[in-house]
Amino acid sequence: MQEKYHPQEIEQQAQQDWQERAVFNVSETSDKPKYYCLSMFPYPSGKLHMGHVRNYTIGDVLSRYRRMQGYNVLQPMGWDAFGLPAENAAIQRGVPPAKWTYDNIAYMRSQLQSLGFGIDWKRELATCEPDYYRWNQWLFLRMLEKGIAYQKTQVVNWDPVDQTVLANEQVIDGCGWRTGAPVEKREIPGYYLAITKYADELLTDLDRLPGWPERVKTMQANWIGKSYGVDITFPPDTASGMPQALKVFTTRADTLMGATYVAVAAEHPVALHAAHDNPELAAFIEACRHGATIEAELATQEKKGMATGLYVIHPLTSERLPVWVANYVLMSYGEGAVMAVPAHDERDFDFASQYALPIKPVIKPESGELSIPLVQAYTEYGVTFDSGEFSGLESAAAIDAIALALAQKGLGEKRVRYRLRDWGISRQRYWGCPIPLIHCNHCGVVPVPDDQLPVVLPEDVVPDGSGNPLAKTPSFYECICPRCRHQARRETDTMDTFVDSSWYFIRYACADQHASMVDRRADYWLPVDQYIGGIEHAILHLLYSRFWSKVMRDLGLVSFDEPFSNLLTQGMVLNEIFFRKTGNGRIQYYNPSEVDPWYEGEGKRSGAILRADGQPVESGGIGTMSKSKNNGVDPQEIVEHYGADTARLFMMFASPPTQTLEWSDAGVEGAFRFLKRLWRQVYLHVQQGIVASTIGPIQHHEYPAEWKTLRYQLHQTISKVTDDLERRHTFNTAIAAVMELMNEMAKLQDTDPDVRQLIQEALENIVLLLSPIVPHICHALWRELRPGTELLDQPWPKADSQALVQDEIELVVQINGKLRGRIRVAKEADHAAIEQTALDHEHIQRSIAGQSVRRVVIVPGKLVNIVV
RNA sequence: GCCGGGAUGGCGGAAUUGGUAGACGCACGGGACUCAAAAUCCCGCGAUGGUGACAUCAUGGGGGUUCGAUUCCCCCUCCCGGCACCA
Repeated sequence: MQEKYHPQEIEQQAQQDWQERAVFNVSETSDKPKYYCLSMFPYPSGKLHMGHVRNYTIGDVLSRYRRMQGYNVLQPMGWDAFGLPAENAAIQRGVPPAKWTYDNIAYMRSQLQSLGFGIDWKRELATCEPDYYRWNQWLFLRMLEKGIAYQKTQVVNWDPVDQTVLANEQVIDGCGWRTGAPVEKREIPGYYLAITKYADELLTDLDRLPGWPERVKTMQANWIGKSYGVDITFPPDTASGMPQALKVFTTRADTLMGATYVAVAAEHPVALHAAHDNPELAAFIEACRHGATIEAELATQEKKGMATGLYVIHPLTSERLPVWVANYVLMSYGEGAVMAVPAHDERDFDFASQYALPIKPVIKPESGELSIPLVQAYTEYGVTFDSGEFSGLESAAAIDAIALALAQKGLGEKRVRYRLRDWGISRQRYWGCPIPLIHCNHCGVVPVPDDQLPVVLPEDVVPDGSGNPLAKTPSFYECICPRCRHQARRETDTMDTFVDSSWYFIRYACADQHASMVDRRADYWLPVDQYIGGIEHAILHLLYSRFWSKVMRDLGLVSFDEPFSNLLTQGMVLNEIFFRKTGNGRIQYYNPSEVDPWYEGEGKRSGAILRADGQPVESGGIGTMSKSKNNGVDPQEIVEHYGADTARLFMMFASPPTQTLEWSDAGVEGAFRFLKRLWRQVYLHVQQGIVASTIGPIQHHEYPAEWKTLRYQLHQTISKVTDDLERRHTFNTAIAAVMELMNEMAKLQDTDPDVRQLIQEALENIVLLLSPIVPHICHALWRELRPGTELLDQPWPKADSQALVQDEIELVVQINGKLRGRIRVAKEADHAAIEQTALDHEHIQRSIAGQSVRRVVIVPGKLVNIVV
């Protein structure tokens, strides 16, 4: 055994050994229980970042742990390979997206391998491979047959100069990222998936996911947004020129008697009708067209509106109500129109105040009165007043009564609505999965027949940023109609990349199946037992995957209905930001690796200086690692300098997986130091000669007390680490427990054969306990401790219950809840004996002298509290 | 604005069911080894007072429940994340 720890050598050796034995390639024929551990697959952006390393280390720790526990563990990996960055790279460097993507995959695969993740590489897939995306196309056609996929028009960001559709992230301050031209909203046809048909199931099934974090479930429930309300029809006042009735949805039908106007979205047909002979209104609607498309931006904009001059009739009072166009009404929710009740809705209140519209209160608190005039909307439920025959009712009763009255007049009915909208999957982009449709002048839209799938995306195209390259590639779009055999045009839109990621985890089960999308192996491996990924995917990706699984279930392709049984959302990786303001007011960022801390006084950091010039830099606090702030750390450099084990150990030790992780070079050094210490302890032991460990029944009554204590601590640590890995997923405390044990063990310097047995037992167990986290060093150390055997064949250690038996236990003695001493008592001592021992304690005697003991609380096994 | 999560030493964090606040690591200080440095090892390390044994204070702020509160309840401040003007 070498005296020094050489990570590069042992890591290369370990990885080679694993590869030769192919231990991570798994099949469905095992008689062990299956365990599917999945990490979110990466986008092949170029190289791994620390977030990936954290994600995949968590997955690998759990996989290796379960493997040792006797499970048949699948840990696959693949590539979310379609997407906009590949096109951007192409535009900037003239490289075809396919080449850029495949080069990145090759490099990142080698990085993953150098980190020692136990992945079944036989199942690797990339979503840009025809063998994968043909099944996107195939399932899309099945959805089309079932009516789950359909066509309608959608609003997009349109760059008028490049004649191209822009993604939200390509819109900067309302202008196109390349051209700087103001972006317009434009309606173009696109394909949708009817996820709303599954809204109720997606909502109720959240209750069947106890292994998901509550906050993710809450976010999904809010996103689906089920609400109970009433659809109300406001008949037109034809005398005013109003062409049609207006239908609105409200959850607060109890406030109907307080409605003072009706507001419609700018895109609403009534608004467009009114704008015909009203240039001012037309201009306002046009202005809204250039407004925000992202709802978050819509949310913060100032409320604006304009009267249409049209009127509707209140369905119960027959009063005339004006119709306004307002920018706070969304065409995409409900009917694109709302009844406005300024007294009881904040938005309506703001709007009415601004345009001097009447405010009519009709709800008051159950006890007390409203102070009129209102200074803000009263939005609580309460009791109706000034509401004619509906006065004096509680809100719930008023909703029922008003709904009934409306129903009798044929002007309303109760209705359940969802906030969730159908999923638009059409993208006017090149680097994505082609939508398998053909447009024929004679037959209309014709699906590509199954035997002509896949519609292959040409891989040699270099986009230039204007328009969709596929629409400029005749060899792609020219085709023959499969029905009438006439010349036809292929659809050039591609699918949203969220389609690709909605089922990749099912394909891993049978990635070599060429005859069908999935086969029976999917039902062996799925659902995923543990899914690990970033919180940023809490809504879209996870919701789409749940939807897709349910569609596949309904098509008889799989038999599960929820794809992910347990979900772990890992926190982000942060690092400190350093900068200087340069002369012209610009900010120059410096990478933390170029900066040294500067101390004033003992251990208190007072600043930082740039190593290059010795001058101070400012700290911009802690933020996510990003290119723009120049505070990233390249995992590759860490692996090359310290080895993969150090990188893995630091990431698992610095904070629990669900919390944010602050990068620290000193912390990495500390992790490296620990591994060196571990190596040295094993080395020193092995130098004296290995011995049989004390595993099995031992005569621990004859041990000296300190040995017994160590063995007790060892087996306590085994229990704790097991619980931390399996139930709590707190790898940081698991590592801390092992460190503590090592610190204790280092104090035992004895050549007695018995204690050498004990040390052997401890070292073997420490190596086993740490092996999921730092597998390479443990692989090497195990061979030294047990020559001729392999760590990979060892089961997870079990605590010896005998070692955990203690004759005496320590109790804490408190006076009025404050720690005042410790006593040792026999394990089976009764309350009276414990109380007496505590009161006899010298220090306690002194502390309570002159005071009367009022009460003694004894918590068995823990403490004694004396109340004086 | 709404929803969710937080706030513990110089720093990251620990305290799992209401029971020893600060485990473990980092930083820092002191010492050993060394011609010297690095590496390594040992010791110390919340604040205040005290030579010391100890005592008092301390988990963002204020109140409450309890023998006992970082943990539970109420109010407030600040920070982070998400979002939906959702009718």
